[in-house]
Amino acid sequence: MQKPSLPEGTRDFGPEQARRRAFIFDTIRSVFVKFGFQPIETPAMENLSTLTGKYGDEGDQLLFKILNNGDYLKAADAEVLASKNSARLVPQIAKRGLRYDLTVPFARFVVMNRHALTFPFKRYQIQPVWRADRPQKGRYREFYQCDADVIGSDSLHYEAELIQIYDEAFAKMNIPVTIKINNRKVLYGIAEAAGVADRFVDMTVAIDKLDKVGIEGVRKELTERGFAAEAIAGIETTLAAPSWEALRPVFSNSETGRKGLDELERVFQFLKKTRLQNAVQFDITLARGLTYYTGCILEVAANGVQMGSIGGGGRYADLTGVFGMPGLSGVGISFGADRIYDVLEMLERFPETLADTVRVLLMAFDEPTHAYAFECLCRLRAAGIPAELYPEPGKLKKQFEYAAKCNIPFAAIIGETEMQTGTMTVKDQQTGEQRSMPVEEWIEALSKQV
RNA sequence: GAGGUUGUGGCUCAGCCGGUUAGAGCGUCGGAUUGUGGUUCCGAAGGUCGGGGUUCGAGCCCCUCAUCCUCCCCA
Repeated sequence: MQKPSLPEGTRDFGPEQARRRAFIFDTIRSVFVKFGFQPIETPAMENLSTLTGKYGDEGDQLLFKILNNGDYLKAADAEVLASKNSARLVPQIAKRGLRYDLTVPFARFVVMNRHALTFPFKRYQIQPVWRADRPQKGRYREFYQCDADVIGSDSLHYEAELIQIYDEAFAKMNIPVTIKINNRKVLYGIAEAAGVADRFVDMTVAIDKLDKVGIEGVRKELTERGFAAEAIAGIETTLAAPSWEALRPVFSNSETGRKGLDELERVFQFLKKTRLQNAVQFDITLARGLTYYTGCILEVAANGVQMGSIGGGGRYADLTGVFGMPGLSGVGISFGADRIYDVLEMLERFPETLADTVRVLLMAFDEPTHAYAFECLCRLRAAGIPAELYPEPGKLKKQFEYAAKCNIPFAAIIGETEMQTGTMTVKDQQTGEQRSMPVEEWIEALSKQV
């Protein structure tokens, strides 16, 4: 016999957890639907060629590869095999991989289905993704993303809409959050203003850590990455700007930077037309790892909780370009359902109403009454009352214990007398109250309570 | 990829400087006049301690594997 176990970074979900997760998914989905997004689903696995090169070198490392079927080593090049070079061997023995996020599969979907889609196309997708990351708190190897993206329009009102979605969904889930916004063009402007436009990516990686390591840490990191002292000084003064409006003069020589500011301004203009329940905050240090973002970038942090971001997204000018469909702009967001779960648990904000659903447990004494009880069971269910019949007739003690453990609020005793009179004796497990009535009347009484 | 933590009955854990038959709580099962629970009482079953090694002898030492956590990066 072997001891069962789970792969690192994966989890089972019991009934209570599964219900709570369903609550999260349902809440997010309802907001997506309200904002006009349509559901799609894509396969868990994609061709490796679809996935590789989309997430940077680190991302490629974190892809789960699926070994080819059959005698896959036979098909591999002997020389590559002998070289023991994994990077070279992988494409020869694995042609598929598990999806790393939902955005790239979505881009693939759009390209393949362009004939059937009407643009702008708004889709949502709630499915698991896999990353071969080292697991730790709030980080799993299998987790769900809940994505909403609009593709085929560069209107900034969608950015505002997506922020509204974040705001509304987290309000519904009772999690106070801060929605952070920045713009990749602003980051580029910083680099341009400091004369290090060619080192743009390195720079953003460094300043992304500002809130974590402080300005000293950023300075150190930039130095280590080989930035000149005057460039670092330039970056620092820009970061110190009190507001995004204050960046205008700094970006006098950066058209891209000014464009970024214009975009932010537009988004805030839209947002002024609505009332939000959470704060939207410009955060110049917000960078986000994914290389394909080109415009606004968003990230959501739960207030007062030690937890990485519980949502993120942004604008990508040309995501479908790599798949042969250039010029299609998209913007999207993602909810990290698993982290949201952890936050809700830490904050104890799950609704109490997510209880077990079975309302009545029927109990019988012997075969004849069990058969009659089954008939009653069917009638209850037909009336829409979630009911359950204890499988073995006999001792009530056992049956009552079962009802108590399963949190079933009503226990219906069905014996000789009940069978002959067409009644049920129902006990309210909470109050201990118990009385007999015809089955029909119980059905009526119990349906009202739901 | 680097560092740390933990690994004992179904679950949560205890186990002093290595030394005779490894403990507890919860849970499970049975019982306290067989049409009544969640309270109580009594009793029982169930581990050879992740795997391998060192040692006269190991749950406590070494190795290995797994887990979780931290860094990197990210949801």
